[in-house]
Amino acid sequence: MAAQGVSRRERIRQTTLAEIRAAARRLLIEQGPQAVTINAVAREMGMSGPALYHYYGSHEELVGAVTADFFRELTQALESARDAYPAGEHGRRLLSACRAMRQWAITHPAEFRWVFGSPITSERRPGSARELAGRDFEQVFLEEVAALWHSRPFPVPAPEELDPSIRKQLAAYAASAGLELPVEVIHVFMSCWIRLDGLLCMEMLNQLDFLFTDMEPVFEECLREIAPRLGLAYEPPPGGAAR
Amino acid sequence: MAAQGVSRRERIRQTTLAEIRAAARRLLIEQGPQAVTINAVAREMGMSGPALYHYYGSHEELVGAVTADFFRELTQALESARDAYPAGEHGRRLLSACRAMRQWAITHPAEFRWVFGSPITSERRPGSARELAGRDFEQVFLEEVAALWHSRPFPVPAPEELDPSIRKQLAAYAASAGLELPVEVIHVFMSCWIRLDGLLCMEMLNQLDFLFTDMEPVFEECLREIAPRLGLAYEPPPGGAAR
DNA sequence: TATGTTTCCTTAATGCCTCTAAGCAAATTT
DNA sequence: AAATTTGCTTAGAGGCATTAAGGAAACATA
Repeated sequence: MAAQGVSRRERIRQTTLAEIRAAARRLLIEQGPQAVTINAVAREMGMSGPALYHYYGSHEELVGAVTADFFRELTQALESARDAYPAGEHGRRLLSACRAMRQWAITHPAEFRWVFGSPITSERRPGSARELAGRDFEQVFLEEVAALWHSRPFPVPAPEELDPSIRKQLAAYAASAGLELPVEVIHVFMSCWIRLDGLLCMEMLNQLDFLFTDMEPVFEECLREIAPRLGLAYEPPPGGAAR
Repeated sequence: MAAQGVSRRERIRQTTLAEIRAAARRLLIEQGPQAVTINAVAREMGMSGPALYHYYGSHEELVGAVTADFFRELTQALESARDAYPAGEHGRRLLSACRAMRQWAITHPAEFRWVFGSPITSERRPGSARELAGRDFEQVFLEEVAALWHSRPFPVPAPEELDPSIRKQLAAYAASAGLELPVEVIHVFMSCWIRLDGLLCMEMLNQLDFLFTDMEPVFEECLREIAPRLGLAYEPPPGGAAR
């Protein structure tokens, strides 16, 4: 037995697994998603196609593993951006994470589309790496909004104002996620999240190409609209206009 | 020569073309997008694979033609819903068209995803059937908003309030589309459109499954938020709650 | 150290896919 | 009636996912 109970073989195997995902990513970036085939990845690795099945049981499994990688990377980018501000400044931390999300989308367009642009539910079944990584990702924003609200409650609608069905669904979510947050707070979060992520989805699907060539100010405008709903003062991005 | 200068052959050909697209659609609905292959469609038609190349030059061309079909169908659904109200009632016409869009999405989920869920720009080059059909589609909403504004101007932001970059881009769009509308009006339209379509995009990409099982009230809430921005009174859908 | 097992990889093969090529037969035009 | 166009066929190249069978090296153990 080697140190830490991890055998030499296992270490080599993990390295190979990572190398495979890296090759898949390279193909994705250089030649698009349809180029990420078992055969092409194996070729990239200098091995035969079927050899890859010793590492990932199917094409779909490889795709899922790569997706989980991207999710983790994105989540880490969000967390770094958030942690660039001290723990108490929830507003700044939140805005920073939002901007980091778009920044990651822009600097990794192929990966972003890969992660968010597939309605395919198959690889997203409960328990999969993809599903877990996805939860972590949502968590970042939700946690910060919760912290923000606890530290300085922003105005929320009265429970009676909410649509009963929406209230019920949000309550069910809060219960299943073990959240202590009032439903109205989740509602505000949900509303803001839909605005932000909806915009990014449209940008990613090229739905707004007919209107815009530069989406950066549109995104900032979205933040400017969201901020007051969370009781925040909008602040322009640190580096001036864009990046 | 037959009547109307359309030969018998040409008529048969058009029929076959339509039948091919119908077979493709059937496959899409019953077995998903990946089942829409040249070979499968040909099989469905009772002919050999290569025979289909006499009708559509490539898989991509067939996909584009099917997409254009869907776009036209959706556009027609929007127009019917709009025209269910008299020409003067722009507000009701607009809301009706919005609801029709979601209704079509719900009743034709596979087709909706097919149309909106592909970031692939290749088939969307200028002049393609898909590109033209896409413009018609956007036009429905834009036209109605324009008519609404002309008949009863809603409040718009002052030009100075708009981000200079956004203003410039919207002005460029207005010029290229030959619109007589002030940039501020286009800005309001754009803002509403992003809300509406962004929400539908997220729903389509299953991005909100973790929060909602029934998106209908969420959509209505979105309409309730949009309506006042266009100077409209929100009215619940005619049939009561949903559908 | 010798033996057995596990692991990694190979080639072969099946059956799908897109798409090109060559050719036959019927419909249409001249 | 002859020539052309059109609609289809089969054959085939090359790619894909995946399974099966087997060889060789690394490892564990007696």
